[in-house]
Amino acid sequence: MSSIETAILKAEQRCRDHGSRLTPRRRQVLRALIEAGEPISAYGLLEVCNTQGLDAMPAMSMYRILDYLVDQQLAHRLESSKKYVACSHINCCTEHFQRTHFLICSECSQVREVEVSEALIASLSGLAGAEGFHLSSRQLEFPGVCNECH
Amino acid sequence: MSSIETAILKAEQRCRDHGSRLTPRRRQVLRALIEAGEPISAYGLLEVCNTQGLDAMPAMSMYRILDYLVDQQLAHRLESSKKYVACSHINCCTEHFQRTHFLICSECSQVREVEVSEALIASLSGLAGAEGFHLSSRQLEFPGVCNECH
DNA sequence: AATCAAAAAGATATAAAGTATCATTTACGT
DNA sequence: ACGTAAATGATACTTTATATCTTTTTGATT
Repeated sequence: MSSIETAILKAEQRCRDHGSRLTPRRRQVLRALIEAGEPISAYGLLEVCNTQGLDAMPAMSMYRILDYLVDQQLAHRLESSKKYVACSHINCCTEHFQRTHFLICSECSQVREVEVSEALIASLSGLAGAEGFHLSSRQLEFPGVCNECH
Repeated sequence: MSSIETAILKAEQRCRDHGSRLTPRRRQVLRALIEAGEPISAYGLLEVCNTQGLDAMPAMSMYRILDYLVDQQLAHRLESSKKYVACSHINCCTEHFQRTHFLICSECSQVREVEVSEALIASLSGLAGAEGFHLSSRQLEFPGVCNECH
């Protein structure tokens, strides 16, 4: 089975586990997002979906569905570019990490979803603490340049 | 002299040093930004400025001026909230740090501009390197909660 | 001082991203 | 089959941002 089909099945399972459903519309959006293979805007995704035979979807629905997918951690929203990516762990984990961090290539927009060590998080928390803050960030985005583009 | 006047003078100096000028419009915007004392959107700032006697300014000018102030590091743009803040170091340094990082309280929107240690940056760079990326981020934003709100 | 080029600001229109609100349809338990 | 809640559709609008062209201001040079 293609990895995309596996991902969809896993996603369905995760939704069920959370007491909700991966409806046809949500599936359509998730599939399009995975197929995009790179960050894509809500309206970009809308364009893709609306040339796929099914009835055209209003922007509102796209945003709702993206919110849902992000809630389920099947997708992530990149703050810095206002775009969305499929979670790169749909296939490999039942549950997502608590924290999600991204390295984003400013040349080719390639994105790598990475885990950040506890030690590093502790350093950041320490820094914040010294300034009178409690860190709550569960998603950090680091702009950079990937090796291929460097 | 009030600290705001000092800041304006320092800002003028910095602009001159960079071969440009803190024009009346730019000064008006910078002053309003400092007086705001918290992150404020471009249109919010426009509203403030446009109730100050001078001719009303079009949105385009506001964005141009904010771009200029950010270039001069007299102001910063917070990606996560699409708002702008006056640089908290206008008064204390001739030149700005290379890196700018923010702790942002998600309760009261208070913002603290902080320095991040070289060691911590090195850890992050190491992490990125292991994933085939060269970090280029000169501005990171950490959501959190400040002590007062906690 | 008059002239000219470059920088800054103004004016206008429009794009892009996101949300509020209400109506309709679908899914699912009883 | 019926009723309720979840999901989707439709419509309008707000907020954020940019493209483009014109006019004004500034400063340098004659």
